[in-house]
Formats: sequence, structure tokens, C-alpha cells
Amino acid sequence: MRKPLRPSIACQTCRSLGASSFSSLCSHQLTAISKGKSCTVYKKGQILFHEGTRPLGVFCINQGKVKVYKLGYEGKEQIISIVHNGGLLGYKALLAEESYGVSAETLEECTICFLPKSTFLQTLQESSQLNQQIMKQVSQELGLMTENITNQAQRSVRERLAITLLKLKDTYGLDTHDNGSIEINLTRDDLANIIGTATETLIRLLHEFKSDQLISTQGRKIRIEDPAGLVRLANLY
Amino acid sequence: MRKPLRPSIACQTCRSLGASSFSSLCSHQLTAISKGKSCTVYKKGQILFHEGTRPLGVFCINQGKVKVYKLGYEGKEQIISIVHNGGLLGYKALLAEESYGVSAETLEECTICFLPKSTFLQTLQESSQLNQQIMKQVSQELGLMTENITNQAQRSVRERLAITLLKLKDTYGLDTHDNGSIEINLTRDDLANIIGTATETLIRLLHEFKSDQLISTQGRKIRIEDPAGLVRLANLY
DNA sequence: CGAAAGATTGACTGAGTTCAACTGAAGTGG
DNA sequence: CCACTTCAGTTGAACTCAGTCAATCTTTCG
Repeated sequence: MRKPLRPSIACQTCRSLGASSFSSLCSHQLTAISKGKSCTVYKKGQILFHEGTRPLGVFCINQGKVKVYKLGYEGKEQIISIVHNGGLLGYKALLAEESYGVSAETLEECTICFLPKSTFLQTLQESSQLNQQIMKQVSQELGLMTENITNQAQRSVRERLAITLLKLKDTYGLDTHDNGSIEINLTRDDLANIIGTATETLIRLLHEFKSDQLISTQGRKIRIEDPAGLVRLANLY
Repeated sequence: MRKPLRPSIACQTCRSLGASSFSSLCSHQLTAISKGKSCTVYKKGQILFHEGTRPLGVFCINQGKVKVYKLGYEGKEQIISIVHNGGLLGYKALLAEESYGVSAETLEECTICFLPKSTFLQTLQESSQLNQQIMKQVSQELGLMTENITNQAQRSVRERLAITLLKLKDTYGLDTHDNGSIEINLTRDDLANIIGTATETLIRLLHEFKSDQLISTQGRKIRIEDPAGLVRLANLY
């Protein structure tokens, strides 16, 4: 067992700063949080935090993708979101003054900084910019969740799959050096747990989509061939 | 058509102040928002705002219950939450700087105050107390939504109904002068749209619950007879 | 009193789950 | 380096939960 890597990354020069809520901070505030944080390289499949435990700070993703999920009845994962470069994790539990309501696990090798609670909260106090930014973001997330609930409640698995594929493509773009497949290392299980269906059902539908020339697959990779077709199938207006 | 009633209610003496986020304000801030707001009595079934329109301020419920819903494919309502005394409505769209993602409609006669955007945002700036309070509340809501999505995705309609009945009882308590039924004027349609199912299915399940002595009904009213039984049925641990 | 909305019941259908079996890929330790 | 386990992916078949359609009944309300 090797020791975990602890690279030093300054927030000021972080390549993901632009995508982060912290981009609204001025340089000396940035220096302050940069001093307070520590940075770790995680291997694929490592847990950042477990549902039910107490938050001690927030995680900020420098590089990589993390799945956020909740455990339902009999331990089945429901994936709530996938967070990537510049994304912040675990601040909701902190702000709500609650235990974590979800767990977070790396989907690939990740470089992630940890900012202790006190530093984060103090910065939030000092910067009304950041405060507003976070407020805005949480509110927007709430809007997304609302849509999610509605989709989950009213749409068929087929429609949900189409929507999910479009969203994934939209959010994470396409892998350029691999002729345009969705650039996430998701297992079929994971994908099923995003959509909220059984793995077998997901596989059958992917097969159907393939027959209909909407997508093509190569092992785990899914490539979207006909976005317009997916939109039509999803009954999006 | 009569003119709408416009009672004058001061925030300082509002009977729902205690249940509101504004309870964290000091008295002169309270006076400030009290001056800025207007108050209206709504009849049952009136719309406070429509999904897709721009928020001009926030609504604060002095008295009554409001359903918040999103329209899904082909106009089917998905009820996201029910807000009552002391509850704030429409601030999320404001904070997210977006159009309303949901609509709000009164479930009964309601007295509701309207606070213009500028007043609300300024108060938010001036009171870090209020700011924190709102932040906390939004974060908590996010947690509830997460649970909701998981339930929606993983649990059967039967389980969801049991959970929903327990929650309604829990949140809105029991109607004292009516031997303990759930104190909300929800149609079967509404209840189905909370759970995310067809009205007919809901009715059949209510019937089943009645046969199993878990609940009893009187017209629209539902009375919970065996909460423990519902908990068991819902597989809550 | 009639119209309209809400509530209920029955019959039918099908989307999606579950269970079971099998394949292929990928480690892993002897 | 190979046998062995393990995990991910796939396919088939049976079953069942829940949605839809249609008809009827009830209540409410102008």
C-alpha cells in the first residue's frame, strides 16, 4: 500500500478555477483558502464521504469525476449527480447543518482538494460575492432536482434513458481523441442507477437504441449517433 | 366579481412569523419589509405564479396552504411540495436568477403577503442572519429532494403512498375538531400527483389500506389509524 | 335541477422487474 | 504463466405492478 499522493496546487493557478464557484473571489481571499486546504490524489472507486457521517469541510475537484449517490431500500444506489472539474462537494450538508445525506465516490483517478469547514464558512462570511454565487448555485440545483423528480415520476424508462444520454453528452461533452463517445467511465449499473431502473432493462434499451441507429457502443463506451432522434424519442419540446 | 381583499398585516405581529425565515430579523428590519409588502386574500384554486414567468418578488404565507407543482409531459402536474403558514414561495427562482420552474396554486382560502424583489434582496444583503437562514433552508430542501428522487426511483407506489401519508400527517398534523384526519383539502388527483401515480391506482391502494385497517376515509378526508403499520408497509427502518 | 367535477370500479394490457443462466474480461495468487 | 475467482455485461422467460380506457356513481355548486 503506497502513501496517497499529496500534490501542492494553488487555487490561484488551479486549472479548474474558472469552472468553480471560487472564481468570484478576489486574489487575497483565494490565497487564504489556498493556504487552508490540502490536496489528495484518489484512485478510482474511493469514497470521499459516506451518507450519515458529519461533514468536516468541503471538497473541490481539481481533476476527475465523482458520483454522488444515495442509498435506498436494501442498499440500492440512486445516483443523484456527477460532479467534475471545478465542482464543489459536501457544502450542502455543511450549510444545512446536517449529516451528509449522500455519499461520494470517485469514478476515475481524481485530484481533489479539501477545505476545512471553518475556512469555508469564514470565506463565505467575508465574500458576499461567493455567498451570492453559492446561493445561486444551490437554487439552480433545486430547479434541476425538481425537473428530475417530474421526469422520474412521469416518463418511461425509455424516455429517461434518452434524456440522460443527451444530458451526459451535453454536460461532459465528447471525448475528442475517441471519436465522440460519452466521456465518462460509467458501468451499466451506474447508468441504470442514474435513470432509476434495473440493469437488465437498461441493457435491453441500449440494444434497442443501437438497432434504431440512435447510438453505437464499444464495450462500456456509448456514442451518440443521432441526437435529434433521441430528442424526438424523449418527447422533449 | 368582488375586489380582492387587502388586509393590513404587520410582519411584527404576524401569527406565522415564528414559523418563517424572517423570524431571524431584528425589529427594524422587520418594519422595513413590513412597509414594502402588500397582502392579499386568495380564494381556493387561485394561481400565485406560473411556471416559466419571471419572478418579481417573494410570497410569504400568513394563512393557508399552497401546492407547488411542475407540469410534465402533456401537462400532467407533479406536485413538488405543499407550503403553509410561515412558508416562503418563489425565492428560489429569484436567487437562481431564472424564471419560475414551478407553479403555485392555493389549496384553500389563503392570506398571503407579497414582498417585492428589491426589498427582499436588500434585506438579504443587510442581514447575514437571514442570509444564513435561507441558505440553510435551501440546503435542507435539497436534501429532501434527494430523498424524494430516491424514493420515486426505487419504491413501489404502495410504499410511496404509505410514506406520503405519514409525511402529510407529520407535517400538517391532525385536524383536531375532526377526530384526527389529515388536515389538507387534497383531491385524489392531487394526492396521486404528489406520489406520482395514476388517480385510479391511488384510489385502489387507499381502498386496500382501508381493508387492512391502516386508514379510514370520510369523503375526501383520510384518517390514519395505524401509523406503525404504515411504517412497516413502507419498509422504513 | 342540471351540469360539471370528483370518486370509484372493472377489465385489459404492457412496460419493466426479477430470477436464472451464461459469456467474456480481468485480475490474482500459487 | 495458468487455474480460479470475481465482476461486468448480456440474454431468456415468467411474472406482476401499475397504467389506460371506459363506464358508473356521487357530490357539489351555480
